[in-house]
Amino acid sequence: MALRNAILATLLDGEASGYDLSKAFDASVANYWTATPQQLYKELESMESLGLITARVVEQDRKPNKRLFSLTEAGHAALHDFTTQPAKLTAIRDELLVKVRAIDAGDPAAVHQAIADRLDVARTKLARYDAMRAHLLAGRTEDDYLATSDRIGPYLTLMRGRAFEQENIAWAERTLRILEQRAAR
Amino acid sequence: MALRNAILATLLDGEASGYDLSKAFDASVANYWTATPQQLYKELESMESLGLITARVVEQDRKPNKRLFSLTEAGHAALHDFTTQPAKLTAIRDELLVKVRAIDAGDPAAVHQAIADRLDVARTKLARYDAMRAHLLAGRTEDDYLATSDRIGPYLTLMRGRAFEQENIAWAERTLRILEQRAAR
DNA sequence: ATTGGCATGTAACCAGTTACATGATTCC
DNA sequence: GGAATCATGTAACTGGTTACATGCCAAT
Repeated sequence: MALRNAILATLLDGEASGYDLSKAFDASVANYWTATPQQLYKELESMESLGLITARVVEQDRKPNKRLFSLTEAGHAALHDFTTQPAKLTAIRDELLVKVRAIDAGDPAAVHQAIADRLDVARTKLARYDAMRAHLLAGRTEDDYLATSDRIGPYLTLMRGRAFEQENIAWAERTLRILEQRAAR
Repeated sequence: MALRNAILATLLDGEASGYDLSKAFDASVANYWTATPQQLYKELESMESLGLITARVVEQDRKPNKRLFSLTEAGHAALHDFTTQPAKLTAIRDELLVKVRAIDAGDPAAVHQAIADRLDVARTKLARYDAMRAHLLAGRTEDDYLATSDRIGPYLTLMRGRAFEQENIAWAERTLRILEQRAAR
């Protein structure tokens, strides 16, 4: 159900193929939900059979044909209904944090490296988010954008993802410093 | 596997029952992993049969007996090994953000309420984290603690969870303000 | 020649959620 | 008298990951 709603919300941006969606939900760019291509193709089929989305086939030259999905009336209604349902607590689950928690009984150098890797990933994602932000703003100031744009959902979630990566960076930098001081004792 | 490692890391704090662990992994307090009691009892059984943990039964009066689990040598080794394995990207999956993304086609009042609910939860969690932090520091300054404590893993993950809730609060407050301004147009 | 992008899927498996079940004690 | 806490589990289901499969085109 959760993936279904994320797909419906994404299709508000306009029609998309399974492949398009698999890029949007890829863990390296996603800012509100992730999913693998396998999950998506399966879910799209079931959503189509339920009438929540419709597909049209686009023939391309030098590229495989693709099926572009878009929301139906029923899909819109289902999405609207979803926004009125109570949300449950979000579970924090982060393998890196499990490693950090275990650092005192683990391999400090390996955990140090894992944090450094996360720092790299976070910096890359932050740069991507900033590029997406500039693209959404399209030259307008934030205030102007928020006051005039007909859609603000994508901007608001992007800002949450951005803050998350900024926090990752700040935490990782500080944690690496602490570990280095301890290692130098 | 992931839950298994989280349990091993938690048992570094000392022996615990399934019930104790179910409280530690409850979504309302967890700062690095969450799990339900059902998951835990099942996983603990399998970990015991693999020799990663051992149980001792403690008889209590006016309370049911309990089984306290602790790490074995093999469990310690498995945890150490885990810290050396490459970590994969953490998936962002947040139902609230799906709602926010869909707000332009959804029920704005309901989404507003959902964000306000999240804000409450985040404030509660932050207060809890601060209490845990004070408990860990036990009167010492942070610098003193980091320099002298034999374990720092729990403190470092707690600080990440704390930053996460602070970001939740800042984002939610700002987002509510934006939505209210739009509603007042 | 090989890697990477475009485009779509099947199958087997593993992890997580929800519902159900039991029973004593303590607190309001 | 009813809800919350302590303490442990089974069973059915839903959701997510990993491995495997195909085939063309563009770029290095």
